[in-house]
Amino acid sequence: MTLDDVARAAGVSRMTASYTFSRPDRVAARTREKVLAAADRLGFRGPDPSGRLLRTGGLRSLGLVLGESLEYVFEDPEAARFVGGMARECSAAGYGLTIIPTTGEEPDRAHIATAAVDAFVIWTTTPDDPVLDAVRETRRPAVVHGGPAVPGFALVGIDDRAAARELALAVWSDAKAPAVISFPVNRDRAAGVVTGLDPTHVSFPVTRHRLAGFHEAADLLGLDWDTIPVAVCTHNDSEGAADAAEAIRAARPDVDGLVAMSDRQALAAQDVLGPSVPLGGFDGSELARERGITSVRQSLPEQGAHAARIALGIETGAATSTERWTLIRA
Amino acid sequence: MTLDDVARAAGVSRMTASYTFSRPDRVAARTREKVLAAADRLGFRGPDPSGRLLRTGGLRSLGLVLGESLEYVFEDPEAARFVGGMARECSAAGYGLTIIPTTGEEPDRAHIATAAVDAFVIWTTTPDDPVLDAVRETRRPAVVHGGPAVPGFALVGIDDRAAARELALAVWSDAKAPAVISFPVNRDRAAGVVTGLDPTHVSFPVTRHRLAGFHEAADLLGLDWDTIPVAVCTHNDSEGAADAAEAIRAARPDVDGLVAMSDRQALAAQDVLGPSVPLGGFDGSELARERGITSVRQSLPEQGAHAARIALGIETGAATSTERWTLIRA
DNA sequence: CTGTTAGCGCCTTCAG
DNA sequence: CTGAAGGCGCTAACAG
Repeated sequence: MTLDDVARAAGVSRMTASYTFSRPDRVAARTREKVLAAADRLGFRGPDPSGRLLRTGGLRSLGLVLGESLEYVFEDPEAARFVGGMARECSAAGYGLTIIPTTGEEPDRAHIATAAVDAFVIWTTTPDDPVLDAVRETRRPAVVHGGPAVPGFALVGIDDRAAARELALAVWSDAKAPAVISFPVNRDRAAGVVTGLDPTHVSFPVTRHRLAGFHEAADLLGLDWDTIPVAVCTHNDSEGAADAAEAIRAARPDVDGLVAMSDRQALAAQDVLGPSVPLGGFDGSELARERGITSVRQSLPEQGAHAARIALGIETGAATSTERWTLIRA
Repeated sequence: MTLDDVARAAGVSRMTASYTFSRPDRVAARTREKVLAAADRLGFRGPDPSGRLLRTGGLRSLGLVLGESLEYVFEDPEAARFVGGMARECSAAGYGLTIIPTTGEEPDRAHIATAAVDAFVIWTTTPDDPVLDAVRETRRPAVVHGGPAVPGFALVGIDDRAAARELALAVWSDAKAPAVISFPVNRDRAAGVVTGLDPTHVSFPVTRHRLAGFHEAADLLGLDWDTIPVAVCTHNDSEGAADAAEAIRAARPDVDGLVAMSDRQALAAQDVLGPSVPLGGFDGSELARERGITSVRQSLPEQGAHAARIALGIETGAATSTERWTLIRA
């Protein structure tokens, strides 16, 4: 079912059929109708985009690789806003934004290899994620958001370690019983409370850097990191954070300073622990500010737009995190 | 810069160069290295996907058309969850999900016409949106979410009119001074309070159906629709809804029953009007339930997945809204 | 206004 | 293990 078939059935040349679809004004009305009638009769669905793509050159689309957590990315409003920032920039440049299908299974490699995109943006993942190799093998430009830092790929994101350190310094300034609510520390996404967690063993880079920052703050404040309970959640959602806050309270009823990894988590923890416990989060949401939660403000839409611009070649990227952040004090 | 150039530079045939990238094990290690070295030297970025696409057939990607509101879709968590549902289904089928660049300007038509996708899903828009024509002209399958109903396109969404009617019947059951907070009524997105709004003149289908449902409820309850203030917002966000609630209070200080078009709006209105005013919203969020807000529960992720399945041809679609919804009473 | 020619870059098939 | 031939479906450029 090609343009050739339609042309033959309509008794015109292939080019006339082609123009009927791509430049209708270049074809006489009568001829056009003949062609369209033939197309209808044959059930022709219009010119095949891949033929056109090859001929005209250029895919004009950016690929977004979401790794195994695809199903959760769109549940996290901040992540969705990152995608929105990318989409806006892509549209402005006339590019599409293609979300590459990934499921954590083997076919992921093939999907990345055959993706019809000019460049990739990779959402925060672990250094051992096979999609990183798959993207590298395409030899196309790639930008990683959050981490890990990969040689040859640009990196977009804030300095999470410094931000986390400043956050914890502010929230824990008077604390005797500090605590942490954390994103998952590895791809198993197991939940639970631990102490003495070594940040260097955490596989998600953003989480690793934030924990390292918290650790630094503890050292600077003379607090013993090894006694600070870290409640690990499976995902960035309110339910998990509420459970984590309960667990923290069980482990440390006198908790008087809690840093979390998102405002969502901090807000959920406040519902459990009450408004008197100093809290810290990430993302600088309005709601957190209203509720007296200290927060690291960053703009995910801006970061998404920046990642897209680098991937599109509009801007050149760096190998280190350079986005702006500010601490919004309660 | 093609495979041919690389092959020539490496002193091998084009196919050997091709296999070096697509099936490395089919090529002797020495030869492979020669080819890769040549590729590096020439700055070859790997096989061009469009050539492969044409040869192997099939784009395996679904197009999502977001119309002029692209920049806001990802700010609306429910909309983002719809996209997440689509993405999940696409991944399961090994399809990509391509967000088509749209800006509300003329090039939109061209982008849709040349999009490298097998089918389209269109996010709620107005019947006069030119993207609908552009999609029809591609002669590829299309599914519309929310509305408008378009001949030849499948429609996914709930029966908004019935849902809105039941919502207003519940919220307004004892009301003497009812009010409405609405999404924008046309593409100008002007804000303000109006009375006697004729739903049939509202261009966004979802909003039109919901207003019609509210109107019906008023009639059934013996309330005079023409005296009910409708505060129109520019977007589905908390700030606009808070302003709308202020405006409602100014127009109708004794307001004792307010239906909104999302839980976000209802929650923001509650912050303004206090917890004693019966409120209604849409989406069935946990937070709304906790705060005693009646809500129409629907699953946007499920609807996104359903739209994707229809577009992918896994399921056949209907021309009318058939998704489930339930009223969650305060 | 319509037809002809000549590939776009790649991979499948079949020989060597 | 490597090479040669052919064509996927389409459109730019040039004739007529």
